[in-house]
Amino acid sequence: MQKNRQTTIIDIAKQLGVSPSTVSRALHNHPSISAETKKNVLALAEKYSYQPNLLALSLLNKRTGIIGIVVPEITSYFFATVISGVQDMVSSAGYKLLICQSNESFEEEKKLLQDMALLRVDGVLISPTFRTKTFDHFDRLKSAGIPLVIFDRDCPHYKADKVLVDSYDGAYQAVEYLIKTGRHNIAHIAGPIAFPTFKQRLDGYLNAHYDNNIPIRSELIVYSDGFSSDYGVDAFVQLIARNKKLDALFAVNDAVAIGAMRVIRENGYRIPEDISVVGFDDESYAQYYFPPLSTVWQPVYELGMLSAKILLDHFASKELGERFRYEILKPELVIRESSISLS
Amino acid sequence: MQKNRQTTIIDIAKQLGVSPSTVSRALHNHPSISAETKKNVLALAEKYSYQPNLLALSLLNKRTGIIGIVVPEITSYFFATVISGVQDMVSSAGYKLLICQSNESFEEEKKLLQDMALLRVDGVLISPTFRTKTFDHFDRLKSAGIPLVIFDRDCPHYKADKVLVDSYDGAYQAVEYLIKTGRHNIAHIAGPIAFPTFKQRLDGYLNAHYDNNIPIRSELIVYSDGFSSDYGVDAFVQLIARNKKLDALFAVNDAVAIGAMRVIRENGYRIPEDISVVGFDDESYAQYYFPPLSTVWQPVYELGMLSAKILLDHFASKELGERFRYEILKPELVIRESSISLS
DNA sequence: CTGTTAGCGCATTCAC
DNA sequence: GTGAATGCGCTAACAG
Repeated sequence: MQKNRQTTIIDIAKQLGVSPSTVSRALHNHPSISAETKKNVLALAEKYSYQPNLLALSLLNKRTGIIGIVVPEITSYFFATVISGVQDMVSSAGYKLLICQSNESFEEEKKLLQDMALLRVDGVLISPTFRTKTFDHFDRLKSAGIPLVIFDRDCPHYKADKVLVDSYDGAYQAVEYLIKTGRHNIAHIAGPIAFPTFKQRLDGYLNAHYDNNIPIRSELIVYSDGFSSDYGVDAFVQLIARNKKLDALFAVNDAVAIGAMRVIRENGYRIPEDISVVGFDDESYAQYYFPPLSTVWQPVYELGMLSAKILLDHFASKELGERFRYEILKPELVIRESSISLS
Repeated sequence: MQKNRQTTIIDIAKQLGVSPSTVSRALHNHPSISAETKKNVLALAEKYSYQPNLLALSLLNKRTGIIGIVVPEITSYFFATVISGVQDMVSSAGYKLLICQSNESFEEEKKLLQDMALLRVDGVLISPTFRTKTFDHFDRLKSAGIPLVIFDRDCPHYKADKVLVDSYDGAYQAVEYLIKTGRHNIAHIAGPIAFPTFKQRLDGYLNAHYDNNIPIRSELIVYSDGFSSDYGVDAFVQLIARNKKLDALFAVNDAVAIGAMRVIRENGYRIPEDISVVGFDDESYAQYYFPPLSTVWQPVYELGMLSAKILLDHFASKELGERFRYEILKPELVIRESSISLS
């Protein structure tokens, strides 16, 4: 492409026969500047559609005005909505947002954080991959003076600002609801439990049983290696094969739920009469599914806003203090027609 | 946060009592450099985990190694997958990807492109909002020497590199298939037709009728103002109210299709026996819907890869020539159980 | 009111 | 082999 040098402050300085600093001042409404020169400068700037070079500014100011966000994937309603919340918050504060996805790859996550450090972003929001077990790459950011906020996915033994959703509570609500509606043989398709969020959902499932004096039957629990619809299919095929009595399903998320529901139907069970189903996430399609899917809604947009807010607070306070914020948001059970009382 | 100056090339130069240039050379495998000093430099660099400052480099080289992509929204399977394709392509070429969403807002789109220009990204991929009717903001990028590739959404009268999917063909295939299966009263829920892609889908619907000698009944066409599931609900409610004979539905996309299907069912029609339904996009949930949704699959990942490739070619050729690339990818009809032959 | 100087971090001349 | 000088685009401190 042609050497399309953008017009710089120097170009217009030369043309006006003044110094670059004068131009700079004119452009910034500096108090001491003659109306005359200011007018001339602005005119030329307009004419050449002058754009300040952010790189030069960033180099000078040691801040880029960019906030980075790393999510495992952007396809899900969950993360996409978090991003919306973050974007609204940071852009209202004049920051730009650099969105990246790790695809659940630890290596990619490290690389992305590395890139962000090189780019000198002002701060980072991250939802780690579920394979992330070491945190050197987080520490490296911090020691470079770049504040970090972890959201949605907890890193139990790592100290940092965190904004999480209480998955345990959501699962507990869902399962207790199933119990109260007379379902006592509730299957659970768990996600990879190495992953704290999924572990918490499992725990919610277990404790809801315990607290309501319903015996837990381990043969009703399937541990999946993933959490897309395919895994839901496989998991429910396993459940069928076990040939146990079963009148409800609590799936680790909606994607898994719809996969399982296909198998449920293919095996001649009715939803919700024979098997009540509850998912998790309230994906955009959940309410339009047939039958509309009961699920657990999470305050996702708020999650994004709050995470971003905490990061912005860091910039204001200038202190990377030892006190870490730890915020837990509450999810809500949404009852639709995929579940129904037995009575 | 503490003044955490990152270690620079100068710091380690001082400490070794050599000049910055020597350090720079050592770090870059420069031929003429003693093994001794090189070793020392590398050791210190390691010790302080030296990171080159990308901003300084970018300022120097007039290239940032960042490619920007602007999409209307990132929640849909479509754009999320495009992004994956783009990401894989550009990162294999050593570029970083700056992802932004315009939320279908023209103002936001302008602002984002402006930001990218200021940041001096090396190139931009964009799928314009459907409200984008003027292209000054595109031209501004080009005149700043930043190449631009438009994907998925056409801007009919604007000259630029473009990578599109043949929506007309996809729609035509879908509707012709419905006709061949004996459906002659096919409704269409159209998206906002100001939007070329949706207009093309409508045209495909119309011409498939024409070519197969099926009369077009305008009362079977609903023009929606949007293309989320909600609009599908509203649109089909309208169709019902019109009380016309109808044995199939071709929806502008899957989201609209599942909204409509809920209404279809609520009104006592069976899918596919009474009404065959075909969507568009092959969203991740389409195959798990009940009944599994017939739809039009698009080579989305390839779309992303190809768009990115074209942009990368620009960098290689150094010519912002007058010849524009224009690539059209073909979609494929995917038949599932939401549609069936009448016979 | 305006020009000069310096420096952000780095790579690349050109000298030695 | 290595150092000194230069400049990418810009702003701020210091002189007038």
